[in-house]
Amino acid sequence: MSDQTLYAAFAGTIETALSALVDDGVLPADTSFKNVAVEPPRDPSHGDLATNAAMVLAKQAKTNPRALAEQITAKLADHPAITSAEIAGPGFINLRLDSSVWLDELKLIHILGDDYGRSSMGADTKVNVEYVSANPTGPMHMGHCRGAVVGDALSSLLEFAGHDVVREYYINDAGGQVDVLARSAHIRYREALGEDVGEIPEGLYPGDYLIPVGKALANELGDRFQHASEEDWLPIFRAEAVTRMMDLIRSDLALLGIHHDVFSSEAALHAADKPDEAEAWLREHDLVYDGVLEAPKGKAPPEDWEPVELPLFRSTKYGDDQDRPIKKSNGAWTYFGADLAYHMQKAENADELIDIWGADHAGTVKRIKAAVAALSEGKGKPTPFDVKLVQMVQLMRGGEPVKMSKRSGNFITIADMIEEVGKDVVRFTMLTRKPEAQMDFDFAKVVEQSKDNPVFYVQYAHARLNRTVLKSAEEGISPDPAEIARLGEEELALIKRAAQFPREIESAAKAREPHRIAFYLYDLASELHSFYTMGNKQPEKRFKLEQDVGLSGARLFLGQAIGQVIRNGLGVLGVDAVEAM
RNA sequence: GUCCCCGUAGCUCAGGUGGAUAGAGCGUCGGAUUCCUAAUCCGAAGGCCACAGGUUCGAAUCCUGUCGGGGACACCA
Repeated sequence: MSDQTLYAAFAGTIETALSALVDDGVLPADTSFKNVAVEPPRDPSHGDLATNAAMVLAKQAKTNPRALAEQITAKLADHPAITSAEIAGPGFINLRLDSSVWLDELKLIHILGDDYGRSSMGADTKVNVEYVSANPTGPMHMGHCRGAVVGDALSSLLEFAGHDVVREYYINDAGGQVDVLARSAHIRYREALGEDVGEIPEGLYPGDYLIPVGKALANELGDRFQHASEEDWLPIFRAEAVTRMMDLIRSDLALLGIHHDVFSSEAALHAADKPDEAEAWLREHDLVYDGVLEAPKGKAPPEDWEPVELPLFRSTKYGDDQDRPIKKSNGAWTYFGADLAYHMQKAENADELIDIWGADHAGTVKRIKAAVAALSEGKGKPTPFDVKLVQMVQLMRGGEPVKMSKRSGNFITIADMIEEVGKDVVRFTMLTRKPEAQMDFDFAKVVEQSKDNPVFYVQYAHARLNRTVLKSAEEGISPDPAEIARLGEEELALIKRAAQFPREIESAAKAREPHRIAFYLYDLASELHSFYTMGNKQPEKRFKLEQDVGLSGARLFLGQAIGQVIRNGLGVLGVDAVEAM
């Protein structure tokens, strides 16, 4: 379908004209059309479409842009859908399209319905998006929120653009922090058995969320591990606690409307010897060797730092600053060693990989990209791999930063947040700025000024349209395309804006930037509100016109289409399109 | 010291992989409600796109450097 969107179709028209000029000898036979763009001009008064073709190709044609533009417009003159082709500025060609083009698009929105904007751009491409992947040691807090929303919206966006998307969560259930979790759970377990455990010791997780876990373990296991030695209960408590934490995380994610397809366990990866396989292969190809790391620079080396020989991955060969150890001196795998094997596993099951990470992991991007490049190239299947870094969110309340620390158990959970402001506000807000820019999230502001929140602005547009159609139905007027030819300039402007939705989807998917959809929806809603309000002063501009059922039907038909596009867009963002407010 | 991200209106942020005169919201000022929902709309004021070079027909956008803000520089996860 991607080659059938309206804008793409006219790009084809332009290209045909250019090819004709090649045949005429105006343009050399080897002319590259690569940089030729056909897009709606920024300023709508310039027309419906603009192309830079003359400016881009003038040099190759050995002429000046405006002269070449003359030749191009001549070729376009007799196209039935093009009503005018003007040359402007340094050599832009501005095209105006016959209104039938837009009215056809309006009907198309109705025909395609929920599928309007869907693209086949990503057909045959299986993309694995790994996001959230929070450590299974507690509930989701606000630090996880942005990455979760961005990853989920990106997944939906890619899906809508025709990709086969796998949403994956990597469970870090093999490191030291899950042992800490197990010990913390054990304390709560003893507490549940009636022991007075006092303060939770330094270094363990003090949060109340482990109390029910302790109780459940006490119920399940009785007191047989109450005084047992740690080596006896640790594996059991670890597994039990991780399972329960993952249940907690899954339910927190569900509150945000997020559901993963695959949960991959790091422990299972180890159990399956995947890191060993990866190491063997890398050693074979001289990409892992035994070497000694330099002391860390820029700050005082750790007290216990000493040079040790470790198996190192040659990530410098792929642009990293330093080779990276895949095993520790005690023989255990490093996080990276396992992660490398994990990415290899993902690459075996997908054509493209995307990771959504917090910016605090920026330092490890190069090594994992190096690893994927090394492994996938070596296996003869270079896998495109993108790491999207999501910047920190500075939580504020009334202009003051909110201090959060896991240590004290004092942090704002996603569940708290959603209870206070709602899923739609959280999601939309996280998507109204580009992810790589830092952001302040003022709790008080979002709550108090919720009326000014953009999400309501967009939802209100949808609700308004919905109510208007219902209200009109009471008068016996229903949406009807019969007289859409009577729609005027303002209505056509609305259709033109709506008609950009498929382009927005494709370019946002290509750039992997779901926030663009949020901004587009805001603009569309703005145009709708503006038109709607005209009806206040000029009753003949209303949707509901008792005295002109034909025009009214046409406007309602348009209104429904705008509502459809808003619904489709909000669907991609995972925000509800409400029927009434 | 090295690496990554950011720097656009008083504030919060867009700016479609180089295009035409730089855009919204909030805030400020001035207007609109006998109406399909005013959770809306219309208008005004507000800019050296951090700074300096470079690339080309053309730069907020790409390159280099400087300054400023944030983050990262373990055998952690």
